[in-house]
Amino acid sequence: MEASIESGRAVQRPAIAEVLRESIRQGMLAPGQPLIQASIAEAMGVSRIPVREALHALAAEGLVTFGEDGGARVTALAPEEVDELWTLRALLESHMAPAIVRTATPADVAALRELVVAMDDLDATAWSDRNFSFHQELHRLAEMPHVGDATGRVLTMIEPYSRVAVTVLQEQSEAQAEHHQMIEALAAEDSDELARLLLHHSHRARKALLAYAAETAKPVDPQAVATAAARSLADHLGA
Amino acid sequence: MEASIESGRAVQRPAIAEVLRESIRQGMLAPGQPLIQASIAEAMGVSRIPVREALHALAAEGLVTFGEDGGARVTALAPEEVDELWTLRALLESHMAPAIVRTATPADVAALRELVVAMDDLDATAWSDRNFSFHQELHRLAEMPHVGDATGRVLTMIEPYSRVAVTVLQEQSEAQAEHHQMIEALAAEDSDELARLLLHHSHRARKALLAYAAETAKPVDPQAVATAAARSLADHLGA
DNA sequence: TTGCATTTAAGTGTATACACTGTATTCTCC
DNA sequence: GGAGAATACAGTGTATACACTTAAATGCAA
Repeated sequence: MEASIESGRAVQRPAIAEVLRESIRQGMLAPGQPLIQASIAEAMGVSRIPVREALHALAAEGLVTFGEDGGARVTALAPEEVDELWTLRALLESHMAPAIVRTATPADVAALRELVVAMDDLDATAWSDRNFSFHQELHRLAEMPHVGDATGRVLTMIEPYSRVAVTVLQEQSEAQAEHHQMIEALAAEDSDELARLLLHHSHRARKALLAYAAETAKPVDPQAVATAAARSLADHLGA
Repeated sequence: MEASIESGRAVQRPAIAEVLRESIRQGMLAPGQPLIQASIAEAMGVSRIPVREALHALAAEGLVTFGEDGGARVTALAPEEVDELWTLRALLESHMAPAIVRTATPADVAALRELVVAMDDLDATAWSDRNFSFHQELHRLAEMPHVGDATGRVLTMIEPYSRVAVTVLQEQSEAQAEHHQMIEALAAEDSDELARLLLHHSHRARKALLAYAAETAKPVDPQAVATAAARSLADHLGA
C-alpha cells in the first residue's frame, strides 16, 4: 500500500469495530441484517481477519449475534428485550445521579446546558445523535467507568429503537423538556430530583415504545425508520 | 496433528474464549498476567487466529485489556473499580429480586435449597465455584436475559477478588448463612426481604474487601490467593 | 410439470506466511 | 571496562490460501 493518504485508504484496525458499532447504533445497519465478512472487509479495504475480530467483539457486546450456521447478523431484539433494556437503563442512570451531582463542576453544568440548548431546534436524526452524546457526557461525570460502560452498551443497543420513539412517536419535545429540567436539577445539586427525572425519562420512552409495539402488533421495527437513512456500508464509509 | 482423539486434541472454536474466561474467573490466570497469543494457541492446539478472536471478545467483556503496545493482559482492577463493581452487583441483583420471586416455582426453590445445603461443608475453593453457580441460577430465574448477562459479567470480573474475601477474610460462613436466608425469603415469596438480603450480601463483602485493601495498603491482590492454585494454562487444559 | 439428484456457489473457519515494531542482547570501539 | 551501534528475538497485525459446510441452482427423469 503506497502511502495513499487519500480517500481509499484502509481503515486502521481499532476503527473497524467502531465503524460497525456506530453504523448499527445509528440504524444504518438494521437489526437482522446479515453481516458478510468478505463484504465488510472489501468495503473497509482490509482482509477478513480484522473484520472477524471486530464482529466477535461486537458479539460480546450484544450488538451482533452469530447464528447456528455461523453467520453474523445485527442483533434483533424482541419487544420484551427492548422493554428490559429500557428498564435497565433507567436503573443504571438513576443509580449514577448522586455521583453526577457530587462531581459536576459549574463548568460541567454550563457545558451540558450549552449542549442541551443547541439541541432545541434539531430535526429527529440530528437530535438523536446529540441525545446520545448528552447522556454519555452525563455518565462520564459520574466517574464510574464500569457502570458507565454498561450503561453505554445498553444505550447503544436500544438506540435504533429509541429513534423510533423520536421519529414516529414524537418523543423529542418531551424528552428535550426533561433535559432542561435535568440541567436545572444538576445546577441545584438536587440528586433526588435528577434521579427521578432520569427514571421518568427512560420509563416514559419505554412505555411509549411498548404501546407502539402492541398497537402495530408486530416486533418493534426500527427498520421502517432506518430505511430512510439506509445506505450501504460502503456508501457510509466512502463519506 | 494426526487425528489424536485423545488428550491433546484441539479445543473446538467456541470453547477457547470459554476456557480463558473460566481460567481468569477462577484465578488460574492472575490479573495483570500477559496473554501471549502464540502460547495460548499452542496450549490449545490451534493457530493464533481463533485465539485472537477469543481475546477480543474477552476484551469487549472487560476481562482482558489490550495495552498500547498491543499486548493483551488479564485485566487488573484498582480497588475503586472493585468497589464500583461490587456496588453494581448489589444494584443489579436486588433489581432482579421481585422477578425471581415471581417466576420461581416450588421445584426451583427446592433445587436451589439443595444446592445451598450441598455447599455447607465445602472448602473455600469448591465453595466459591458453587457460589458462582448459585447466583447464576438465581439470575436465570429472573428471566431477564440482558440484566442477567450484565450481572454475570460483573460477577466474573470480581470473582478473583471475591475469592480473596472467602479465603483470607473468612466470609464463607456469613455468606452461606445469608444464602439460607435467601432461600427462606424465596420460599416465603418475600421479594423485599430477598432484595434486602442480596443488597446486604454484596455490600458486606464489598466493605470487607475495601477494608482489607486499605489495611494492606496496596491494590487488592488476588494473585496471593491465586498462587496456590496457579498452574500453567497448559496444565489446566491437559486436565 | 414436478421430484430428486447433482453440481455450483457463497460463506465460514483457520493454518500458514510474512511484514512490522519494540526490546533485549551482543559486539565493537574507545 | 564501559558506551554506543548493530543485531537478534519475541511479539503483534494481517493478507493469502485452502478445507469444509450449507444452500441454492441446475439438470435429468418420470
